[in-house]
Amino acid sequence: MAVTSESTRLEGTALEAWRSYLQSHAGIVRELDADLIAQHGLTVRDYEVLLYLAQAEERRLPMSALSERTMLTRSGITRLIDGLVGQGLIERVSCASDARVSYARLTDTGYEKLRQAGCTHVAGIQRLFLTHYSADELEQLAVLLGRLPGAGLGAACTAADHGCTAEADTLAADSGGCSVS
Amino acid sequence: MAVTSESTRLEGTALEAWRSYLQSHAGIVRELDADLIAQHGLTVRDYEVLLYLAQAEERRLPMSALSERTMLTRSGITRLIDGLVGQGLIERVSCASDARVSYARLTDTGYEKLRQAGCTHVAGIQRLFLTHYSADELEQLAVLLGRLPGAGLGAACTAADHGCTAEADTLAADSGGCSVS
DNA sequence: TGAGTGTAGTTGACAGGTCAACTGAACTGG
DNA sequence: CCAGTTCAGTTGACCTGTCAACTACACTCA
Repeated sequence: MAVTSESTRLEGTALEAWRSYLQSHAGIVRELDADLIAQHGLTVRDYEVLLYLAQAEERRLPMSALSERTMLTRSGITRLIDGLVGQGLIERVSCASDARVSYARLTDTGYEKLRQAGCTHVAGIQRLFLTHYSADELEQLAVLLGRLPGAGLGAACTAADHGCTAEADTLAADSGGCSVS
Repeated sequence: MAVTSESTRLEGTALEAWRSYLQSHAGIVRELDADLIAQHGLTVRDYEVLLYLAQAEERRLPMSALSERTMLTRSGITRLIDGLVGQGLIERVSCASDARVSYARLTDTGYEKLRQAGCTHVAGIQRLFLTHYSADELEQLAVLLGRLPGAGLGAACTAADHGCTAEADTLAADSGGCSVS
């Protein structure tokens, strides 16, 4: 018989909740990523970065801002942006008022790419996450998950920001023709 | 004004739920990993593998079984096991009845390591996840998250399996002395 | 004004994982 | 019984991200 302490023992429902939390996340993120790569050659992180830029003033953000939002290190962001610059989706712009900062700015190509990829990505989130719940249940989930550490930061959200701003509205995917006004 | 389609638009509560889901996961996993590395030199994946082995018959599993459970590729598992073998926590054992399979078997050192790390890990899950909820709420979460694709597989669970089997009971952390009967 | 400190970004070395190609062993049907 | 196929595992090439060290600039205060 094992010695157990009430305070640190995982059992029953707590176990279920935690397992489902971890497992579902692994599965869903993996599939979203696979879809996006297959159809648009973008990773979810790439997408996320393009989206942040699209929502930003003048479609540009300093590297450090991107690093905070994505929860990547500054060097991680440098390399990710290198890749997107290579694809022509982003360009680097230096800052007039502070020579230390360098902006990543979304190009027109990048914006177009984002719009196309948005269709895929939003549809994926619908299919893998949202369709499993009623409006009430989504409300419950939002409340419960919102209590966890890290939730509610400006970070680590992927397609989630669709609809956050007027700018983003133009990106909310119309899965049909993906038309934007 | 943007053109939007009802079926693929993310908004309001759905947005909140999805964001919290993603963000909280990133934050929690990152912190659990940091704790485990700092205190025991193990990643969460390492821990997970040791745990699967501890729960298995004769404390050993074929590589392919580990690869399924962890959601790593077979080559990923080969390399992860290489590392744990190097630390003396696991040893490779060939299979008598099928020369293709090679078992990973937990050593006594590995078992001891797992017991120690379990204290840290379970305490972390308590602190970062469980304490934010009542029993009822955990039940709700288990039900809701259990519906998502991937939940309920035998995969991607980390400390979660504490308590799944009699074997695992001996690993359920007593955060005090970590004593085991 | 200029020394010291803090901040933004990049770079080299490396860790951890994937994919594709391979080896060797085990089933299967003429 | 042996040719073809499938399966388990490893390996090489590569990708993505981290950490630590570094550059270059900006702020502060005597």
